[in-house]
Amino acid sequence: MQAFLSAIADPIRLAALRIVWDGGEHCVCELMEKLDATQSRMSRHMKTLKLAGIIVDRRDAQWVRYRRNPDLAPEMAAVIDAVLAAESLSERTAA
Amino acid sequence: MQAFLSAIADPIRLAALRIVWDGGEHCVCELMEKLDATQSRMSRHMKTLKLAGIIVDRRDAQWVRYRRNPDLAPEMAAVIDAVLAAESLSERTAA
DNA sequence: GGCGCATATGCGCTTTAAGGCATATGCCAG
DNA sequence: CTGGCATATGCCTTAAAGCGCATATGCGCC
Repeated sequence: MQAFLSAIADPIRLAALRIVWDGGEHCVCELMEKLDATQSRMSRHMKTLKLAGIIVDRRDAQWVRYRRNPDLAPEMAAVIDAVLAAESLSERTAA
Repeated sequence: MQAFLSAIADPIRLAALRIVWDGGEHCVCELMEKLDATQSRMSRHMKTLKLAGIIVDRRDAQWVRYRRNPDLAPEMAAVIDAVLAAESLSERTAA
């Protein structure tokens, strides 16, 4: 649980998670562009999420496609859903 | 959101949160005993939770009573509920 | 006012996370 | 098999977190 929460408790990782949470596949190049991060930085952060069991990856030619882990425990997914929902709400309230 | 998640992403703080989440008031002495932590350690962790807006404190004679922040945004409370539920479930599954 | 309990905090130390840079690896095209 | 793109990783430095110890503060009791 601690590793899981630590993985989420980072601005870039959470932003990446929001993108990946659409259910689709996303390569590192796409994420680093959208999140304005360097390549090594983005790669490492995705590794952290992967080690936490939150996402999985797949080789596809010269790309690596990341997507949410379909086998993630539902309670864990519920936590992420709650976090993303809360973040969206806070932003809207603050704006 | 990051400060909020970071505050939760710690074993002792999460354990303290679980205790405090019963809605009652709890002094540092009680928490340090239940969680087997030194006084300064416990005090600092509670300060972290307080700064994150998750709990509030109240002077009561020589004690300081901590309790969950009644003004915590419902979405944030929902996140904590989800985390505590997930943790309970994982423990039960693992055992 | 002095003592004792409960809590907070300054200081120093140790550990860990993060990021940039350079380089290695995997894969495709030609 | 060579070159180029996408990604991962080793190395190093810096920043931050956590902790213990000692001490300060707040409060009640006598």
